[in-house]
Amino acid sequence: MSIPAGHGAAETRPGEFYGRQAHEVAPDLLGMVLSHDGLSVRISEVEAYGGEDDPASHGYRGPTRRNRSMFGPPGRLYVYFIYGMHWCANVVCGSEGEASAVLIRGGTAVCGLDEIRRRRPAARRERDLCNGPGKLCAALGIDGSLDGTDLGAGPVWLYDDGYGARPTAERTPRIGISHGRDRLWRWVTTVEL
DNA sequence: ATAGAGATTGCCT
DNA sequence: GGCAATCTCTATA
Repeated sequence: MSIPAGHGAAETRPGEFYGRQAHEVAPDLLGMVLSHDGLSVRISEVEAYGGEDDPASHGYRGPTRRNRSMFGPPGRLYVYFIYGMHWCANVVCGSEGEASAVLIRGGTAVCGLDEIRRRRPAARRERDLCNGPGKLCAALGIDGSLDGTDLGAGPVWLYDDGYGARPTAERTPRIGISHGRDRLWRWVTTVEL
């Protein structure tokens, strides 16, 4: 596996997830690139989730078979199955043993557009290809088999290509949750990259 | 054992 | 805007 060509000096920095909580890391992920299978998406929407102090988090009640990678080493993927249908991808943060992760909620395709369209037949508009956590995973072909894999070692890569740095972001409550709405832990890119 | 909610999506009216 | 699809986990018995 290798990082797709055409994105400048691709660089992975797994070290920056160690010891940093999800709500600190989350805005930094905006503008970064997530790649798998030769397909790439520039991240435009993220949400942070904590552990025992965050009632909206999968980690709130401790580790289970499903969420165990959320408690594992940072810099890896936490991929979970939701509503019996969809996969969602997170970047594990914090320290091993505690739950902390950033849900990748949306992005724009920057590489492999034709293949991404084939994988997202329901998307009628370009913007509907990856504007949701389940859609983004379907577009990139991310599923449970990739849960726990290292984002600095592939086959799924997270890196800063230098083209999407420091996008302006809007900060809002998280989507689709009924607890913990007081925290403004969702960040959305407000400028087209 | 069973019921209900959930970090969603797409198709229906 | 309503709702079905149908996996994982929690609460209750």
